[in-house]
Amino acid sequence: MEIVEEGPFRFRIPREGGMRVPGVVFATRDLLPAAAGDQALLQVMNVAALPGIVEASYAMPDVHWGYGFPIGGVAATDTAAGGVVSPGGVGFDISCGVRLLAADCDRDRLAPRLRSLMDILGNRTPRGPGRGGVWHLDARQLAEVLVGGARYAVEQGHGVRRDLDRCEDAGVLSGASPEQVSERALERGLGQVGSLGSGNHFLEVQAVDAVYDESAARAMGLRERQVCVMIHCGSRGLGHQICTDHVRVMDRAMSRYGIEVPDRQLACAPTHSDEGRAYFAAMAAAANYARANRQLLTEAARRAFGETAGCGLELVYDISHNLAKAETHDVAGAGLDLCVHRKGATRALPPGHPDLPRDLATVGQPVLIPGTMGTSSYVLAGVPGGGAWHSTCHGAGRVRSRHRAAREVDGRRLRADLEQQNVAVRASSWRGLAEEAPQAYKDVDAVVRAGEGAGLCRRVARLVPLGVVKG
DNA sequence: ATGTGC
Repeated sequence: MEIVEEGPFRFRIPREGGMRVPGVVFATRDLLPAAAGDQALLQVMNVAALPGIVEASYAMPDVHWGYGFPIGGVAATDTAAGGVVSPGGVGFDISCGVRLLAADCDRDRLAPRLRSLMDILGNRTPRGPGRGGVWHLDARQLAEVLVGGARYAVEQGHGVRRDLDRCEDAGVLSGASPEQVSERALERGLGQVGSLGSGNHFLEVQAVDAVYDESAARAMGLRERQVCVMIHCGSRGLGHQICTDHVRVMDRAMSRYGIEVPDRQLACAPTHSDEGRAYFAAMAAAANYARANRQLLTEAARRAFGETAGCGLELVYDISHNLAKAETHDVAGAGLDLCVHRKGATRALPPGHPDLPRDLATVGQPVLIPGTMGTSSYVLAGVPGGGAWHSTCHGAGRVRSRHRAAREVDGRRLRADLEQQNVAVRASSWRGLAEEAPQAYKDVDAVVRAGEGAGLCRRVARLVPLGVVKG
Protein backbone atom coordinates (compact mmCIF):
# COMPACT_ATOMS: atom_id res chain seq x y z
CA MET A 1 0.00 0.00 0.00
CA GLU A 2 1.05 3.57 -0.64
CA ILE A 3 1.20 6.11 2.17
CA VAL A 4 2.26 9.70 1.55
CA GLU A 5 3.52 12.06 4.24
CA GLU A 6 1.55 15.21 3.44
CA GLY A 7 2.86 17.36 6.23
CA PRO A 8 3.58 17.19 9.93
CA PHE A 9 1.07 14.86 11.62
CA ARG A 10 -0.76 14.03 8.39
CA PHE A 11 -0.46 11.04 6.05
CA ARG A 12 -2.54 10.26 2.99
CA ILE A 13 -3.45 6.89 1.49
CA PRO A 14 -4.35 7.63 -2.16
CA ARG A 15 -7.46 6.09 -3.72
CA GLU A 16 -7.07 2.70 -5.32
CA GLY A 17 -9.32 -0.26 -6.10
CA GLY A 18 -12.77 0.19 -4.58
CA MET A 19 -11.87 3.24 -2.46
CA ARG A 20 -14.37 6.08 -3.02
CA VAL A 21 -12.28 8.58 -1.06
CA PRO A 22 -8.66 8.68 0.14
CA GLY A 23 -7.50 7.66 3.59
CA VAL A 24 -6.14 10.35 5.91
CA VAL A 25 -4.15 9.37 9.00
CA PHE A 26 -3.29 12.01 11.61
CA ALA A 27 -0.11 10.74 13.23
CA THR A 28 3.66 10.82 13.36
CA ARG A 29 5.69 8.10 11.67
CA ASP A 30 6.33 6.55 15.10
CA LEU A 31 2.62 6.32 15.84
CA LEU A 32 1.62 4.57 12.62
CA PRO A 33 0.51 0.99 13.31
CA ALA A 34 3.61 -1.14 12.90
CA ALA A 35 3.03 -4.23 15.02
CA ALA A 36 3.08 -7.52 13.14
CA GLY A 37 -0.43 -8.43 12.07
CA ASP A 38 -1.84 -4.95 12.72
CA GLN A 39 -4.08 -4.39 9.68
CA ALA A 40 -5.35 -1.00 10.81
CA LEU A 41 -4.22 0.93 7.72
CA LEU A 42 -5.71 -1.70 5.43
CA GLN A 43 -8.91 -1.21 7.41
CA VAL A 44 -8.71 2.56 6.79
CA MET A 45 -8.67 1.70 3.06
CA ASN A 46 -11.56 -0.76 3.39
CA VAL A 47 -13.72 1.86 5.14
CA ALA A 48 -13.04 4.24 2.23
CA ALA A 49 -15.10 1.86 0.07
CA LEU A 50 -18.33 2.32 2.05
CA PRO A 51 -21.34 3.63 0.06
CA GLY A 52 -21.87 7.36 0.56
CA ILE A 53 -18.59 8.04 2.40
CA VAL A 54 -17.65 11.75 2.24
CA GLU A 55 -14.23 13.43 2.11
CA ALA A 56 -11.97 10.74 3.53
CA SER A 57 -11.64 7.68 5.70
CA TYR A 58 -9.93 9.20 8.71
CA ALA A 59 -7.69 7.72 11.40
CA MET A 60 -6.64 9.36 14.66
CA PRO A 61 -3.10 9.13 16.16
CA ASP A 62 -4.11 6.21 18.41
CA VAL A 63 -5.35 4.10 15.48
CA HIS A 64 -5.00 0.33 15.74
CA TRP A 65 -6.62 -2.85 14.47
CA GLY A 66 -10.30 -3.42 15.25
CA TYR A 67 -13.42 -5.30 14.12
CA GLY A 68 -13.97 -4.18 10.50
CA PHE A 69 -13.22 -0.51 11.13
CA PRO A 70 -9.96 0.41 12.83
CA ILE A 71 -10.17 1.66 16.41
CA GLY A 72 -9.36 5.34 16.06
CA GLY A 73 -11.37 5.56 12.83
CA VAL A 74 -13.78 8.32 11.76
CA ALA A 75 -16.04 8.02 8.71
CA ALA A 76 -19.03 10.11 7.63
CA THR A 77 -21.61 9.07 5.06
CA ASP A 78 -24.05 11.29 3.18
CA THR A 79 -27.49 10.06 4.22
CA ALA A 80 -29.26 11.62 1.22
CA ALA A 81 -26.91 9.87 -1.20
CA GLY A 82 -27.39 6.29 -0.06
CA GLY A 83 -24.90 6.65 2.79
CA VAL A 84 -24.73 3.69 5.14
CA VAL A 85 -24.51 3.09 8.86
CA SER A 86 -22.30 0.22 10.00
CA PRO A 87 -22.29 -1.35 13.50
CA GLY A 88 -18.59 -2.12 13.01
CA GLY A 89 -18.02 1.64 12.72
CA VAL A 90 -19.28 2.07 16.27
CA GLY A 91 -17.80 -1.04 17.83
CA PHE A 92 -19.08 -3.72 20.15
CA ASP A 93 -18.99 -1.47 23.18
CA ILE A 94 -21.60 1.02 22.01
CA SER A 95 -21.12 4.47 23.60
CA CYS A 96 -18.13 3.39 25.58
CA GLY A 97 -16.84 6.64 26.97
CA VAL A 98 -15.25 8.68 29.70
CA ARG A 99 -16.56 10.83 32.50
CA LEU A 100 -14.40 13.17 34.57
CA LEU A 101 -15.35 14.38 38.05
CA ALA A 102 -13.52 17.17 39.85
CA ALA A 103 -13.22 16.99 43.65
CA ASP A 104 -13.32 20.03 45.89
CA CYS A 105 -10.03 19.02 47.49
CA ASP A 106 -6.34 18.83 46.61
CA ARG A 107 -4.11 15.76 46.58
CA ASP A 108 -2.26 16.75 49.77
CA ARG A 109 -5.49 16.89 51.76
CA LEU A 110 -6.67 13.54 50.38
CA ALA A 111 -3.31 11.76 50.86
CA PRO A 112 -3.91 10.46 54.42
CA ARG A 113 -7.31 9.05 53.40
CA LEU A 114 -6.33 7.68 50.00
CA ARG A 115 -5.84 4.05 51.03
CA SER A 116 -9.16 3.73 52.81
CA LEU A 117 -10.89 5.57 49.98
CA MET A 118 -9.41 3.09 47.49
CA ASP A 119 -10.50 0.18 49.68
CA ILE A 120 -14.09 1.42 49.67
CA LEU A 121 -14.08 2.17 45.93
CA GLY A 122 -12.52 -1.24 45.32
CA ASN A 123 -15.10 -3.02 47.45
CA ARG A 124 -18.13 -1.23 46.08
CA THR A 125 -17.43 -0.92 42.37
CA PRO A 126 -18.89 -3.92 40.51
CA ARG A 127 -16.45 -5.00 37.83
CA GLY A 128 -15.08 -7.92 35.88
CA PRO A 129 -16.92 -9.91 33.23
CA GLY A 130 -20.54 -10.68 33.96
CA ARG A 131 -20.77 -9.23 37.44
CA GLY A 132 -23.82 -7.27 38.59
CA GLY A 133 -24.32 -3.51 38.88
CA VAL A 134 -25.13 -1.10 41.70
CA TRP A 135 -28.66 -0.34 40.42
CA HIS A 136 -31.17 -3.19 40.51
CA LEU A 137 -33.89 -2.65 37.94
CA ASP A 138 -37.02 -4.36 36.73
CA ALA A 139 -37.84 -4.67 33.03
CA ARG A 140 -39.97 -1.51 33.00
CA GLN A 141 -37.19 0.58 34.56
CA LEU A 142 -34.66 -0.85 32.13
CA ALA A 143 -36.84 0.35 29.24
CA GLU A 144 -36.85 3.81 30.87
CA VAL A 145 -33.04 3.71 31.05
CA LEU A 146 -32.82 2.84 27.35
CA VAL A 147 -34.98 5.84 26.44
CA GLY A 148 -33.91 8.30 29.15
CA GLY A 149 -30.21 7.59 29.78
CA ALA A 150 -28.52 9.67 32.46
CA ARG A 151 -31.55 11.97 32.57
CA TYR A 152 -33.73 9.10 33.82
CA ALA A 153 -31.07 8.16 36.38
CA VAL A 154 -31.03 11.74 37.69
CA GLU A 155 -34.86 11.89 37.75
CA GLN A 156 -34.77 8.75 39.92
CA GLY A 157 -32.52 10.51 42.41
CA HIS A 158 -29.14 9.27 41.15
CA GLY A 159 -27.47 12.61 40.60
CA VAL A 160 -28.21 16.31 40.30
CA ARG A 161 -29.58 18.41 37.44
CA ARG A 162 -26.24 20.08 36.82
CA ASP A 163 -24.76 16.70 35.92
CA LEU A 164 -26.93 16.66 32.80
CA ASP A 165 -25.64 20.07 31.67
CA ARG A 166 -22.18 18.49 31.50
CA CYS A 167 -23.13 15.38 29.53
CA GLU A 168 -22.94 15.02 25.76
CA ASP A 169 -26.54 15.44 24.48
CA ALA A 170 -27.59 16.40 28.06
CA GLY A 171 -27.27 12.72 29.00
CA VAL A 172 -29.82 11.29 26.59
CA LEU A 173 -29.49 10.43 22.91
CA SER A 174 -32.80 10.86 21.11
CA GLY A 175 -34.33 8.27 18.81
CA ALA A 176 -33.83 5.25 21.07
CA SER A 177 -36.41 2.50 20.95
CA PRO A 178 -36.33 -0.49 23.29
CA GLU A 179 -38.44 -2.42 20.74
CA GLN A 180 -35.32 -2.71 18.57
CA VAL A 181 -33.37 -4.30 21.42
CA SER A 182 -33.51 -8.11 21.51
CA GLU A 183 -34.74 -10.06 24.53
CA ARG A 184 -31.27 -11.47 24.90
CA ALA A 185 -29.69 -8.00 24.99
CA LEU A 186 -32.25 -6.88 27.59
CA GLU A 187 -31.52 -9.94 29.73
CA ARG A 188 -27.80 -9.23 29.64
CA GLY A 189 -28.32 -5.57 30.46
CA LEU A 190 -30.78 -5.97 33.30
CA GLY A 191 -28.31 -6.55 36.11
CA GLN A 192 -25.34 -4.46 34.92
CA VAL A 193 -26.32 -0.79 35.32
CA GLY A 194 -23.61 0.71 37.50
CA SER A 195 -20.71 -1.61 36.66
CA LEU A 196 -17.30 -1.10 35.07
CA GLY A 197 -16.90 -4.26 33.03
CA SER A 198 -13.42 -5.47 32.15
CA GLY A 199 -10.68 -4.92 29.58
CA ASN A 200 -9.43 -1.34 29.53
CA HIS A 201 -12.27 -0.04 31.69
CA PHE A 202 -11.42 1.56 35.01
CA LEU A 203 -12.25 4.06 37.69
CA GLU A 204 -9.23 6.14 38.65
CA VAL A 205 -8.57 8.65 41.37
CA GLN A 206 -6.27 11.18 39.74
CA ALA A 207 -4.62 14.53 40.41
CA VAL A 208 -4.18 17.48 38.05
CA ASP A 209 -0.45 17.44 37.32
CA ALA A 210 -0.08 20.13 34.66
CA VAL A 211 -2.27 22.87 33.25
CA TYR A 212 -1.58 24.01 29.68
CA ASP A 213 -4.48 26.45 29.33
CA GLU A 214 -5.29 28.23 32.57
CA SER A 215 -8.54 29.89 31.50
CA ALA A 216 -9.95 26.78 29.82
CA ALA A 217 -9.05 24.69 32.89
CA ARG A 218 -10.73 27.23 35.17
CA ALA A 219 -13.90 27.20 33.06
CA MET A 220 -13.96 23.39 33.31
CA GLY A 221 -13.47 23.60 37.09
CA LEU A 222 -9.89 22.29 37.12
CA ARG A 223 -6.74 23.56 38.88
CA GLU A 224 -3.25 22.24 39.69
CA ARG A 225 -3.02 19.51 42.37
CA GLN A 226 -6.79 19.04 42.41
CA VAL A 227 -8.16 15.53 42.90
CA CYS A 228 -10.31 14.09 40.08
CA VAL A 229 -12.11 10.84 39.32
CA MET A 230 -12.08 9.42 35.82
CA ILE A 231 -14.59 6.71 34.90
CA HIS A 232 -14.12 4.74 31.66
CA CYS A 233 -16.83 2.20 30.81
CA GLY A 234 -19.58 1.43 28.33
CA SER A 235 -22.79 -0.43 27.63
CA ARG A 236 -21.62 -3.85 28.89
CA GLY A 237 -23.32 -7.01 27.64
CA LEU A 238 -26.33 -5.09 26.34
CA GLY A 239 -24.35 -3.03 23.82
CA HIS A 240 -22.31 -6.07 22.83
CA GLN A 241 -25.44 -8.11 22.12
CA ILE A 242 -27.02 -5.25 20.13
CA CYS A 243 -23.92 -5.03 17.94
CA THR A 244 -23.91 -8.80 17.41
CA ASP A 245 -27.63 -8.86 16.54
CA HIS A 246 -27.50 -6.01 14.03
CA VAL A 247 -24.26 -7.09 12.34
CA ARG A 248 -26.00 -10.36 11.57
CA VAL A 249 -29.10 -8.66 10.18
CA MET A 250 -27.07 -6.30 7.99
CA ASP A 251 -24.74 -9.04 6.79
CA ARG A 252 -27.80 -10.80 5.36
CA ALA A 253 -29.44 -7.61 4.04
CA MET A 254 -26.49 -6.07 2.19
CA SER A 255 -26.98 -7.94 -1.07
CA ARG A 256 -30.60 -6.74 -1.27
CA TYR A 257 -29.30 -3.17 -1.34
CA GLY A 258 -26.60 -4.02 -3.88
CA ILE A 259 -23.88 -3.20 -1.35
CA GLU A 260 -20.50 -4.86 -1.62
CA VAL A 261 -17.83 -4.26 1.00
CA PRO A 262 -14.22 -5.51 1.05
CA ASP A 263 -14.66 -7.13 4.48
CA ARG A 264 -17.79 -8.79 5.90
CA GLN A 265 -17.07 -7.12 9.22
CA LEU A 266 -18.05 -3.85 7.51
CA ALA A 267 -21.66 -5.09 7.29
CA CYS A 268 -23.85 -2.02 6.81
CA ALA A 269 -27.17 -0.76 5.46
CA PRO A 270 -28.40 2.59 4.11
CA THR A 271 -29.17 4.92 7.03
CA HIS A 272 -32.75 5.34 5.74
CA SER A 273 -33.40 1.60 5.28
CA ASP A 274 -35.39 -0.49 7.78
CA GLU A 275 -32.19 -2.19 8.90
CA GLY A 276 -30.32 1.11 9.21
CA ARG A 277 -33.09 2.73 11.23
CA ALA A 278 -33.46 -0.33 13.45
CA TYR A 279 -29.75 -0.30 14.24
CA PHE A 280 -29.77 3.42 14.96
CA ALA A 281 -32.68 3.07 17.39
CA ALA A 282 -31.01 0.15 19.18
CA MET A 283 -27.62 1.90 19.19
CA ALA A 284 -29.20 4.97 20.80
CA ALA A 285 -30.75 2.70 23.45
CA ALA A 286 -27.31 1.24 24.21
CA ALA A 287 -25.85 4.75 24.32
CA ASN A 288 -28.42 5.75 26.90
CA TYR A 289 -27.64 2.62 28.89
CA ALA A 290 -23.94 3.54 28.90
CA ARG A 291 -24.73 7.08 30.09
CA ALA A 292 -26.91 5.80 32.91
CA ASN A 293 -24.15 3.33 33.77
CA ARG A 294 -21.59 6.13 34.17
CA GLN A 295 -24.13 8.21 36.11
CA LEU A 296 -24.67 5.41 38.66
CA LEU A 297 -20.93 4.86 39.10
CA THR A 298 -20.62 8.60 39.66
CA GLU A 299 -23.11 8.46 42.53
CA ALA A 300 -21.28 5.48 44.08
CA ALA A 301 -18.00 7.42 43.87
CA ARG A 302 -19.65 10.48 45.43
CA ARG A 303 -20.83 8.44 48.42
CA ALA A 304 -17.35 6.96 48.90
CA PHE A 305 -15.68 10.39 48.71
CA GLY A 306 -18.25 11.95 51.04
CA GLU A 307 -17.83 9.24 53.68
CA THR A 308 -14.04 8.98 53.67
CA ALA A 309 -12.82 12.43 52.74
CA GLY A 310 -15.79 14.77 53.09
CA CYS A 311 -15.28 15.82 49.46
CA GLY A 312 -17.86 16.57 46.80
CA LEU A 313 -17.45 15.63 43.12
CA GLU A 314 -18.61 17.92 40.30
CA LEU A 315 -19.06 16.58 36.79
CA VAL A 316 -16.58 18.13 34.33
CA TYR A 317 -17.91 16.29 31.27
CA ASP A 318 -19.14 12.93 29.96
CA ILE A 319 -18.26 12.01 26.39
CA SER A 320 -18.54 8.86 24.31
CA HIS A 321 -15.84 7.62 21.92
CA ASN A 322 -17.82 4.79 20.25
CA LEU A 323 -20.87 6.18 18.49
CA ALA A 324 -22.51 7.05 15.18
CA LYS A 325 -24.33 10.38 15.15
CA ALA A 326 -26.59 12.22 12.75
CA GLU A 327 -24.82 15.56 12.25
CA THR A 328 -25.03 18.40 9.74
CA HIS A 329 -21.68 19.57 8.38
CA ASP A 330 -20.62 22.08 5.79
CA VAL A 331 -19.21 20.24 2.77
CA ALA A 332 -18.02 22.40 -0.15
CA GLY A 333 -20.33 25.21 0.88
CA ALA A 334 -23.45 23.09 1.37
CA GLY A 335 -24.89 21.74 4.62
CA LEU A 336 -25.02 17.95 4.36
CA ASP A 337 -26.79 15.53 6.69
CA LEU A 338 -24.15 13.00 7.63
CA CYS A 339 -23.93 9.84 9.66
CA VAL A 340 -20.63 10.30 11.48
CA HIS A 341 -19.08 7.09 12.81
CA ARG A 342 -16.53 7.58 15.59
CA LYS A 343 -14.98 4.35 16.79
CA GLY A 344 -12.27 4.92 19.35
CA ALA A 345 -12.45 8.58 18.40
CA THR A 346 -13.91 11.51 20.33
CA ARG A 347 -16.11 14.34 19.18
CA ALA A 348 -14.35 17.67 19.84
CA LEU A 349 -16.76 20.60 19.32
CA PRO A 350 -15.03 23.95 18.67
CA PRO A 351 -15.65 27.13 20.69
CA GLY A 352 -18.95 28.73 19.75
CA HIS A 353 -20.69 25.49 18.74
CA PRO A 354 -24.42 25.61 19.66
CA ASP A 355 -24.35 22.15 21.30
CA LEU A 356 -21.87 23.20 23.98
CA PRO A 357 -22.93 23.86 27.58
CA ARG A 358 -23.40 27.63 27.92
CA ASP A 359 -20.53 28.09 30.39
CA LEU A 360 -18.12 26.33 28.02
CA ALA A 361 -19.22 28.21 24.88
CA THR A 362 -15.97 30.15 24.54
CA VAL A 363 -13.76 27.22 25.63
CA GLY A 364 -14.82 24.38 23.35
CA GLN A 365 -15.90 20.89 24.30
CA PRO A 366 -13.86 19.02 26.90
CA VAL A 367 -12.29 15.89 25.42
CA LEU A 368 -11.33 13.23 27.95
CA ILE A 369 -8.41 10.95 27.14
CA PRO A 370 -7.81 8.01 29.45
CA GLY A 371 -4.15 7.02 29.50
CA THR A 372 -2.68 3.71 30.55
CA MET A 373 -2.34 2.56 34.16
CA GLY A 374 0.49 4.39 35.82
CA THR A 375 0.79 6.98 33.04
CA SER A 376 -1.06 10.22 32.36
CA SER A 377 -4.57 11.01 31.23
CA TYR A 378 -5.49 14.23 29.47
CA VAL A 379 -8.20 16.85 29.25
CA LEU A 380 -8.26 18.41 25.78
CA ALA A 381 -10.60 20.89 24.12
CA GLY A 382 -12.10 21.21 20.66
CA VAL A 383 -10.54 23.82 18.35
CA PRO A 384 -11.88 26.03 15.54
CA GLY A 385 -11.64 24.36 12.15
CA GLY A 386 -10.93 20.93 13.63
CA GLY A 387 -10.81 18.34 10.86
CA ALA A 388 -12.37 14.89 10.59
CA TRP A 389 -15.82 16.29 11.46
CA HIS A 390 -14.57 17.74 14.75
CA SER A 391 -12.97 14.57 16.05
CA THR A 392 -9.79 13.60 17.83
CA CYS A 393 -8.15 10.66 19.57
CA HIS A 394 -9.67 8.66 22.45
CA GLY A 395 -6.76 7.11 24.34
CA ALA A 396 -3.27 5.72 24.06
CA GLY A 397 -4.05 3.02 21.51
CA ARG A 398 -2.98 -0.59 21.85
CA VAL A 399 0.27 -1.76 20.23
CA ARG A 400 0.41 -5.31 21.63
CA SER A 401 -2.39 -7.83 21.67
CA ARG A 402 -3.99 -8.80 24.96
CA HIS A 403 -2.59 -12.26 24.43
CA ARG A 404 0.96 -11.04 23.99
CA ALA A 405 0.73 -8.63 26.93
CA ALA A 406 -0.58 -11.40 29.20
CA ARG A 407 2.30 -13.65 28.11
CA GLU A 408 4.98 -11.03 28.70
CA VAL A 409 3.73 -9.35 31.87
CA ASP A 410 3.10 -10.76 35.34
CA GLY A 411 0.03 -9.10 36.86
CA ARG A 412 1.20 -9.37 40.50
CA ARG A 413 4.57 -7.89 39.59
CA LEU A 414 2.88 -5.05 37.68
CA ARG A 415 0.73 -4.25 40.71
CA ALA A 416 3.82 -4.20 42.93
CA ASP A 417 5.58 -1.85 40.49
CA LEU A 418 2.61 0.51 40.42
CA GLU A 419 2.28 0.49 44.21
CA GLN A 420 5.99 1.32 44.33
CA GLN A 421 5.20 4.39 42.22
CA ASN A 422 2.48 5.32 44.74
CA VAL A 423 -0.39 4.23 42.53
CA ALA A 424 -2.86 2.21 44.63
CA VAL A 425 -4.21 -0.72 42.57
CA ARG A 426 -7.48 -2.54 43.18
CA ALA A 427 -7.55 -5.15 40.38
CA SER A 428 -10.24 -7.69 39.55
CA SER A 429 -7.94 -10.28 37.92
CA TRP A 430 -4.17 -10.62 37.53
CA ARG A 431 -4.48 -11.57 33.89
CA GLY A 432 -6.74 -8.60 33.17
CA LEU A 433 -4.20 -6.32 34.86
CA ALA A 434 -1.33 -7.77 32.80
CA GLU A 435 -3.28 -7.27 29.56
CA GLU A 436 -3.49 -3.56 30.36
CA ALA A 437 0.20 -3.07 31.15
CA PRO A 438 1.57 0.27 29.96
CA GLN A 439 3.96 -1.46 27.53
CA ALA A 440 0.94 -2.79 25.60
CA TYR A 441 0.04 0.79 24.61
CA LYS A 442 1.37 3.69 22.60
CA ASP A 443 2.83 6.69 24.45
CA VAL A 444 -0.27 8.75 25.34
CA ASP A 445 1.81 11.93 25.55
CA ALA A 446 2.89 11.45 21.92
CA VAL A 447 -0.69 10.67 20.88
CA VAL A 448 -2.14 13.90 22.31
CA ARG A 449 0.80 15.94 20.98
CA ALA A 450 0.05 14.54 17.53
CA GLY A 451 -3.66 15.35 17.90
CA GLU A 452 -2.76 18.91 18.83
CA GLY A 453 -0.13 19.16 16.09
CA ALA A 454 -2.66 17.96 13.51
CA GLY A 455 -5.04 20.76 14.55
CA LEU A 456 -7.70 18.41 15.95
CA CYS A 457 -7.64 19.59 19.57
CA ARG A 458 -5.58 21.44 22.13
CA ARG A 459 -4.26 20.35 25.51
CA VAL A 460 -5.87 21.80 28.62
CA ALA A 461 -4.56 19.66 31.50
CA ARG A 462 -2.69 16.47 32.33
CA LEU A 463 -3.85 14.13 35.09
CA VAL A 464 -1.77 11.51 36.91
CA PRO A 465 -3.15 8.45 38.71
CA LEU A 466 -3.23 8.16 42.51
CA GLY A 467 -5.26 4.97 42.56
CA VAL A 468 -6.94 2.71 40.05
CA VAL A 469 -9.96 0.42 40.37
CA LYS A 470 -9.45 -1.90 37.43
CA GLY A 471 -12.22 -3.61 35.50
C1' DA B 1 -15.34 -4.72 24.23
C1' DT B 2 -17.99 -9.56 25.54
C1' DG B 3 -21.76 -14.77 30.37
C1' DT B 4 -13.61 -13.99 25.80
C1' DG B 5 -17.42 -19.29 20.58
C1' DC B 6 -20.74 -21.62 16.20
